[in-house]
Amino acid sequence: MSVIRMSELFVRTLRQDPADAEASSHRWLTRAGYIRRVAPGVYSWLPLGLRVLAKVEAIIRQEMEAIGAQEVRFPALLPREPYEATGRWSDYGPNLFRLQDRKGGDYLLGPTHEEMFTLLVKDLYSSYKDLPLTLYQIQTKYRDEARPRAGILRGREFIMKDSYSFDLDQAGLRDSYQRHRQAYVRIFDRLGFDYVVVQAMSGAMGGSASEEFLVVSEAGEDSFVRSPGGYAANVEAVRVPPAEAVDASQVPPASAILTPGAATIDALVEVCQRVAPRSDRPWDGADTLKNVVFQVTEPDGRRQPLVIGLPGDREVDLKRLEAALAPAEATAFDEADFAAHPELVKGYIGPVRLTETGPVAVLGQTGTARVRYLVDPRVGPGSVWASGANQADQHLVDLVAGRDFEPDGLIDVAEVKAGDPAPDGSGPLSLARGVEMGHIFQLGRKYAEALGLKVLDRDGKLATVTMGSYGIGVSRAVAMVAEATCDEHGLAWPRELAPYDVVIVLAGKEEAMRQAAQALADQLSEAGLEVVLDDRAVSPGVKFADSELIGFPTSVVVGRSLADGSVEIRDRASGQRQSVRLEQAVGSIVEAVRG
RNA sequence: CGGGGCGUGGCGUAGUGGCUAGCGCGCCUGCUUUGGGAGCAGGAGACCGCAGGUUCGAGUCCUGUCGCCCCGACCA
Repeated sequence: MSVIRMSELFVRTLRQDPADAEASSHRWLTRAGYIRRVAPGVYSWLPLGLRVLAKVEAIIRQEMEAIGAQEVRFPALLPREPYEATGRWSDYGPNLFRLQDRKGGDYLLGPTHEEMFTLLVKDLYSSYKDLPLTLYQIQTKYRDEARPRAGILRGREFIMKDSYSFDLDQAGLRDSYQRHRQAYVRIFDRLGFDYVVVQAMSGAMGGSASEEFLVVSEAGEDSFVRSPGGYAANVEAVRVPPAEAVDASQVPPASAILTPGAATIDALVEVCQRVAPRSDRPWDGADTLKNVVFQVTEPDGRRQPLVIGLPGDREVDLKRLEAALAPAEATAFDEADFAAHPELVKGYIGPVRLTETGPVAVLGQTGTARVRYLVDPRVGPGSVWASGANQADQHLVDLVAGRDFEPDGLIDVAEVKAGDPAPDGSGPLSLARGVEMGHIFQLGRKYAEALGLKVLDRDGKLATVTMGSYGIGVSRAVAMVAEATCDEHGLAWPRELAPYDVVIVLAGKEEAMRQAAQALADQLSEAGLEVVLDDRAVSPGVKFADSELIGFPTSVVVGRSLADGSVEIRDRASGQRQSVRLEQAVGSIVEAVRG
């Protein structure tokens, strides 16, 4: 291996932060000369950055090969037809980069490659004996994101490792999935990430197992929860256990109270406290049953209102709602909607209306308003509530679920709060942010069916292959390693990922120093290390600052202490410095690097 | 798409309607300097995002437009 001279390395470090960089990984990678922005969400990799990228890729390749995956490479430029066959030409929406060739033929820049892998296997394989099979690629992907951000953390062009497993049956798929999961654990461990594996939403397609690998970071875009016992889940996927039935036989019959102007939960609590104080404790928002109306649009265009009942101290989490209703979509009920549904009295919506003979259902399929009524799992049988009376300025108290009203079902879309009990019973949930770094997914037969990937099974019958897809954001991983390891001086790469193992800082202009530094660099290089020799004609301070900014894990200072026959070894991550005899330098440095 | 901010040499920025658009960093030349982002001297580099308008005069005011960054709905 040859030594690279800093004076020749293609890099220009910046003294000031770039004005457009907010995230620390973006800031440092730009300042240290790893990447340059070309267009929003589109970046060039400079020599230093490319070396780190290659090392991340190398780890991923090793672990993919270890589970028997074989590398291929598809084009990024793809024809329309396969994506038309699976419906994604249109389903992908504006996120898809579409273009035309000179003849007017439609093409796209691949956002992900399920179609191509499926077709390739279909092209070449036709027997169950060929399975199982796992293929992968590391390749540039294109997604016209609404909002690229934070440099390479979320680009419109990015590098992804995507792999696909092909199995004859569900058991095989499960096995392939588990092997991938383990490979991902090894990859993320080796990258040094603090991460959690969360249950992802199975989504509209339904049922398929899917897990996300979230790297814990303040820079993250995804919220997730975790428990002291190790449970972790996307906020969308958190499941609140249904409340156990409570004995409500002692609860008096529901009664109405006058609550003029109490159209908000706070106002209602205040009025209840005044008009109908509880004997045991003050009223709380959680004692009220809030009923929120949404307009739900089915995929076929049908629209119908949906009322969601939940404790008054909670809001409906729109992301959770969307996940729960998909593929239908929900929008807020606006004034025009209320006008079209006079039976829904804004501010006073409740499950029942009180008549002389007792409560009469308003909400629910059997109610007089005939709107679907789903409630939060906390609204269990026997629970007691204050809720709207379905006429202005009136609420009902001592409303008992199961006795006075019966919802159509449960819906778990209330906001999740820090401190809520964890589903695994290990204590309170805490909220954190994470970056989605990997996603493993049991696809099933969706693509195989759409594209006709079938093989002959043992009985000579055609069987549709079942697939898994597994992604890792490779360029994103570079950003997250930078994000997680940088400090106030710049980048501080873990040894396995650093662009070079060691930098020799020539801190003096005497010929003896120059020669010693050169000799040291040559010896380290011969010992198999990747070495940079900072031979620039600038002051030592510049070299120290740059070596810290660039983040070489080890630097060796050859300078004035050479007169005593010693050099200084510095560790970037810990800041530790040690002085060693020149003749022992190579051994010490190799040991430090190899650890 | 909604909200906020910003467009001035390569980078970071200053610039009450008024001379030739200023400063720092970086870059080039020369001399000095070499253990924490050196000093002196000289120099190159800008159609002030774009278009239109107001004005004797526009980087500055008006209108439009384009672009970028940040915060929210989507995703590796």
